[in-house]
Order: sequence, then structure tokens, then C-alpha cells
Amino acid sequence: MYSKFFNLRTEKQERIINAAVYEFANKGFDNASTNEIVKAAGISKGLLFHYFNNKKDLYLFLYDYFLEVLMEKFNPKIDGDEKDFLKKCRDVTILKLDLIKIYPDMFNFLSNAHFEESVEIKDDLDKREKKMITESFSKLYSNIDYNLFAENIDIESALKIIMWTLEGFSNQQQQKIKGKSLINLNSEEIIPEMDKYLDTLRKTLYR
Amino acid sequence: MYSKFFNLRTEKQERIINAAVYEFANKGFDNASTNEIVKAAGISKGLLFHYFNNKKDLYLFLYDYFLEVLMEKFNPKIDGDEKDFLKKCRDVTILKLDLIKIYPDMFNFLSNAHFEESVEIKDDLDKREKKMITESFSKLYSNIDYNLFAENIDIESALKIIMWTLEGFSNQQQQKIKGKSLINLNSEEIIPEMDKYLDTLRKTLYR
Amino acid sequence: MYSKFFNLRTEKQERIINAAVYEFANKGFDNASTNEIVKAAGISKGLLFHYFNNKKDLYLFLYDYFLEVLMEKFNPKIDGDEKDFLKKCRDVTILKLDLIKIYPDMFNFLSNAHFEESVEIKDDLDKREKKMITESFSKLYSNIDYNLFAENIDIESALKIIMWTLEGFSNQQQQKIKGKSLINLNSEEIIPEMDKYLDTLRKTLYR
Amino acid sequence: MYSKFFNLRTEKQERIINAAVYEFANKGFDNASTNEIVKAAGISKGLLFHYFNNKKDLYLFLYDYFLEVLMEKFNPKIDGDEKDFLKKCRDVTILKLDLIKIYPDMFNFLSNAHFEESVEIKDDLDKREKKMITESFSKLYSNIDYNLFAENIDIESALKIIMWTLEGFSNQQQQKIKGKSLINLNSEEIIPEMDKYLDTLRKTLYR
DNA sequence: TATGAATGAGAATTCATTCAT
DNA sequence: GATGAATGAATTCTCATTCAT
Repeated sequence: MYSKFFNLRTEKQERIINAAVYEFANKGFDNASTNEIVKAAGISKGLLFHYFNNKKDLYLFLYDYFLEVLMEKFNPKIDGDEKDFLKKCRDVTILKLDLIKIYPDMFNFLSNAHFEESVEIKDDLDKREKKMITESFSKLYSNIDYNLFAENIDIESALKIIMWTLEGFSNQQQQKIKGKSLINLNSEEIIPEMDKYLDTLRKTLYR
Repeated sequence: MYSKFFNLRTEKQERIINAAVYEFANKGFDNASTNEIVKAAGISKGLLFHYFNNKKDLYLFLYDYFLEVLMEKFNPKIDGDEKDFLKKCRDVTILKLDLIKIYPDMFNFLSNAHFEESVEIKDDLDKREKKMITESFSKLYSNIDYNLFAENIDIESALKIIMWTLEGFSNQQQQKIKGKSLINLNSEEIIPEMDKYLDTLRKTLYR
Repeated sequence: MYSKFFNLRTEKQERIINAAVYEFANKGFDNASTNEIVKAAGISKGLLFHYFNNKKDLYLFLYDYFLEVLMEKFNPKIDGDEKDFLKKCRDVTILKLDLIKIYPDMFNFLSNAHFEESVEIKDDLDKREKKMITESFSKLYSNIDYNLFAENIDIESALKIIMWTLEGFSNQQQQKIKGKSLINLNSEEIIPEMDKYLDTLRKTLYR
Repeated sequence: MYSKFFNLRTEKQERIINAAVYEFANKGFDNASTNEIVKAAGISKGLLFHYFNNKKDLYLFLYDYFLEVLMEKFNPKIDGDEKDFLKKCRDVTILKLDLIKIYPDMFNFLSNAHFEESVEIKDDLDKREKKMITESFSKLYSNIDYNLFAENIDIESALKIIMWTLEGFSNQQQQKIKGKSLINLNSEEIIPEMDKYLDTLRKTLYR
């Protein structure tokens, strides 16, 4: 598929990928400018379209590429033998917060992709997301020790409450980060705050 | 301010508002086309700019207009004398779900506004949001009977967990609605499902 | 012709004239905005076109109107019984410099009209100017005592040299004024400077 | 800076320059239409903006370009070792009249630039003009043999009178040319006429 | 007289994509 | 593989003028 691109020397590949993900992450699909991408990557206009047929294909290539990067990181944790759902979710969230720091554009890109409104790519993204989400969630939910939960509560509700709480927390953090230098982002402050919520959940939902 | 516009006969006002909110809701600020708006509203190019100076003003007008509509609906509930936080949140969420059905574009527009990345309007939106959110949340959090909560838990965490759960639930519903005919949207299915989560929260967080 | 307009009460006439001449003087024909004119004059759009058929007619009306004002001031001096050409020119130039202070927009308007490039009005302006200039110059040149000039020089050249010198001087002054408050414009400085040039001309061209 | 443009083959460069200077010279900055320019130059809309970022840059490019052309012609004369101010001015005026015939649009463009009122470019033009005028005039006034002037007259006035006379004469010629076919423009008629004025000046201002 | 809503051609500028070199 | 000149439809916005009220 993109063999032409992958035959480039790695340094050039990275220059192109970084330029493109930065542009898409900050401006969305429609407003990203291929002009800016080639300028930032230091290549000619024609070359970009030589490797990636068009803007749409470039976007979807990046999406698939980074999703793979992401999954390689997450899967070991999701697949792992941790049976305590709260701990499992905590591990995944910490990974997520770590990745925000390491690849800010990548994460921005992927989460913006979720809200991408451009008609041109919406359908293709939806297909990919559904597949990805279904697979990941089934893994996340598998191999859980349900005996840890309190007896009289609806397990399904409990699982969702935990996940929405962590999702809400992540969004809150991301909101706080916006505009701040990433260097100042300190997980030593974030994780204890997260644990406050997890403690409450553990106290109430677990037996 | 927009007296020129409000002097129009109501039918025309609505045609313009609907056309504009539909376009902005589906494409975001930058990619919404004023051309499409005037075409859908059945008016001339010049007229739109006769009423609203420019695209940005039109967008912010819609934002303020719908926020007012929204607040008129919400405020009575938020201000009301319900002291049970869970019940209060339930009332507000039901209103929200109602409004999604009645004004899908409006709700889409307002919630997309929250993620709007266009530099041209970001600052103005941020100002408005901060003000609105601060006011509404302070109301939502006021007049709560904290004695209802279980003794040994962190109240702040509990409040957040409740709100994130309902937020997550709303998003899930909105996700389900996408693309479906709104007529098939039945609150008789949704509210019981929501109550399932609220019951779990009540059982665990309340005394 | 413009009887409808002249039947208005004087105050309204002046408001409209002032608004229009200010706009045309500052932006030229094409870039003057009828919108700005009606706003500044405090009348409706329709009314302007009720009195003056269109933008072009309004412009030419102003031109004719102010030219008349100008001529009423100049003619007595030009027609007068002063036979010394240098003195006559001096008188006219002083009048001109006075008018710059009294009606800055009018003078600006008329002198810009001379450089107006808009195809829409060029021809009409040229006709008027040629007529006006021919008439005025013939008056200026009439009734001159040629015996005052030195014997051996070409009189025609001398007349032109005098006029071009005063034209150059006027332009130099107007250049200096630009941007300065008109209140600071002091003929007590200007006239002696002008006389310096006139003295030189008198010493050399007159006998 | 404009290397992209200068890499084009000369024929195309000229087509674009001629189309642009013609449009600007005849309509001024604001009313010149980039649409008309590309139509006249036989290029696409996008291409003009590929070479020159925007209308303003195109205008200023032309200004600088033609000023350089002009200066290359003028400087040898201005810098030259002619010490007779009248002769020096005569040489420069003849050059000017030559250039009017060869590049009528260029000259029109540059002299209109002096009266350009558009706020968008006024400041940039003023800066350039001030610099250019200061430099050129200081050269023109340098290396003059003041002993040629009559003893009892004010030298400063004399210099100005000479320059204003030649300026007035040039303008008169340019006025005459307007609309006439340039082929009929004959310097064999113009120069003797100019010399008539110069003779009068020499007779009266020189010793 | 007087209003101001309504029109639509035309303005400058952007941008993904193509293709000859 | 690599370049960048070239395209032209689409963008937002302006403006003189008309006309029903």
C-alpha cells in the first residue's frame, strides 16, 4: 500500500509524519493545509501526492499508523493478567496520560479524529473506530474478577461508572493542559488526584 | 444589536437560523459555508451580511441565542428547591435529552462549539463558556443536602463521579442517535436505562 | 434639476453635502461608499437616490456646487482691475490658501477631482474642467500691464513661470499640511515665504 | 524574494508586468482588479498569488521594479559632472519625457503612486518616496556651480523656480499626451518649447 | 417624502491536485 | 524519484441600486 513511503529513509519518513500529524491535529482535516505540511516537512508538493494519493489517504494513513503505535502500547496492559478492573483501568489511564506527554500531537490527532466532522472522511473514520473500540473494549472487559464487586449492585452499571469517571477525569486533565508547556505537566500531581476518585469508587463499588 | 434581524417576520427569521445552525453544527465554523446557508435559507448573499456583519458575528449570535433558549429551559430546574443532588442531575439530564430530540442541531451546535478549534472565534467562545459554566455549575452545586451522602466518602469525588457518569451516558445516547430518525428516539427506553445507573450511584454513594 | 434637494430645509441640505464631500474627498469616487454617506448624513439609503439619481450624479452635483462657491470667491479678484500680473497671482494664491483652511474637504475634493481616474466620471469631469480652466485663465490673463515685464524676455514664458512657481508652492504647502491640524496652519508663516519667491520673480522678470 | 517570478521565461514576466501596471495605472490600487490583470496576462487566478502573495505586494513589487528601471536611467545624469544646474535639469527632463513615451504606463503608474490614497499601501509608499526623493534631490542639488547665478538673487528661490517650471512644463506635456497616440508624440516639438522656458530662466536668473 | 430590506455581480484570496520537466 | 508552476472552483464579504411599504 504505502510501500513507496516506507522505502524512504527513516529520517524523511518521520519528518513527513510529524509535519502532517501536527497540522491535522491543530487544524482538523478540512483546514489542514497540504502546503503547510510540505513546507514543514521540507519536501515538494508533488512528492506528498506521490506517496499518498490525496489528502484523505494521508489522513487515514496517519490514523492507522498511530492507532497501531497506540495499540502496541496498550494491548499488553489490556490483555494482561490483571483481574481487578479498577487496577486495569488505572494502568490504562496512566498509559494514556503518559502518551499525552510523549506524543502530544498524536493523541490530539486521534482524539480530534473522534470529533472530526468533515464529510469527506467521516464514514471511513467511523468504520475504523467501531472496529477498534469493539475489539479493545471486549479485551478490557474480559478476564475480570467480578467477585471483587459489591454483592447487591448491577455490575454492568459499575463498569460503566468507572470508565466514565476516568474518561471525565482524563478530559479534565487535557483541558487543564491546553496552552501549558508540556514540560510542566507532572504526573506526580495527576496520579494522586486520579487515585482520589479511584479510592471513592473502590470504597463504594467493591465489596 | 440584531434588531434589524428581529424585525423580520418570524418565518424568515427561523429559516435563516435553521439554515445557519444546521451548517455550523455539521461543518464547524471554518468549513461552514455562508453560501450554503443563504442557499438553504432562500435569501440573497448580501442579506445575510446585512443582518449579521460577518460569519463570526453570525456564529456568536447563534451561540448566544441558543444559549438563552437553553438557559430558559434549564434555569428553573437548576434554581429549584430540589436538594437531592442525584434527583437534580436526573431532572437536568432528562431536560437535556428532551432538547436533543427537539432541537438536534441546536444541541449539536452548542456541544460542537465546545470543541471548536477555529482561532477566529475561540477566544470569544471561551469567554462565554467560562461565564456560563461558572454560573450554571455554582447553581447546580448550591443548595445541596450533603447529609444524603454516605459518611465515609469524599463528597467532592462523589459529585464528580455522578456528573461524569451522566455526561458519559448522555454522550452514549447522542452517539446512538446519530443518523437515526429522531422519531424513533424514545425516552421511554432511555430514562429507565439512565435510572439503572442512578440507582447504582444512589445505592453506593448515598447513606 | 435638483429642485427636490434644494427644497429641503438648509440644515438637512448641509448635512448631506458635508457627508458626501467628506467621503468623496477622502476616498475618491469609486471607493466612496454611499452607505457611509447616508450614515453620516443621518438619512436613509433610498432618500439619497431620491434626490440624486445615482452616485455619479451626486458626485457631479457636488463638483458643480463647489465650483460655483469657488468662483464666487475668485471671480472678483480675477476680474478686478489689478493690472500687475504678479500681484494678481499673489491675491489669487492667498485666496486659495485661505480656502484650504476654511473648506478643507471642498478643496481636497476639487483638487482630487483633477486626478480622479474612475472611468465612470472621467469624461464628464474633463468637459467641466476644460471649460472652467479656459474661462478662468482667459480672465486671469486679461487686463495685464505687459509694460511691467523686462524688455528682452518672452512674455508668455514669464507668465507660465510665475504660475508654475505659485502652483509648485501651493502644492508644497498642501503637502506640508497633510496630517497636521488645520488650526496650526498659519498664513503668517506662509505668505512671507511665498513673497520670497515672488520677490525673486519680480526682481528678475520685471523691468 | 520574487525569485519564483524571475525564474519564469521573460516573455511571461513581461506579460504579467504589463497587464498589472496598466491596470494599476488606470484605476489606482483599490479599484484595480486582479481579475482583470490575470485575464489580460492570460494566466490563472491562482498563479498571480503564487508569485506575489497579494495585491499589495504586487503593487509594491511593481513600484520597486520600475523605480529601479527609472533610477538606472536617471542616476548617470544626476551623478554626472555637469555643474550648470539648468543644463542638469534640462538633461533630466529630457530623459523623463523620453521615458513617458517609451513606458507610458510605468510613468503613469509611478506618478499616480504619488497621489495614491489607499490606506492599505500609503505608509509603505511614503517610506519609499521619502527615501528616494531625499537621495535623488540631494544628488541633484550637489555639485552645482553657484557662481553662474546672478549676484543679487536668492539662490534657494532660484533653484525652486527652475524645478517648478520644469515640473509644470512636464505636467502640461503629459496632459497633452493623454488620449493621443504615442507615435505622434514628437520630441522635436517638445524640446524646443522647453528650451524657450529655459532660455528665459537663464537670461533672468543667471548672471 | 422617507424607509430599509433585498439583490447579485464582483472583489481578493486559498487550496488540493495535476503534470511537464 | 522529485520538483513546483499551473489550475479554477470555492471562499467571505461589499456595494450601488431598486422597490414595496
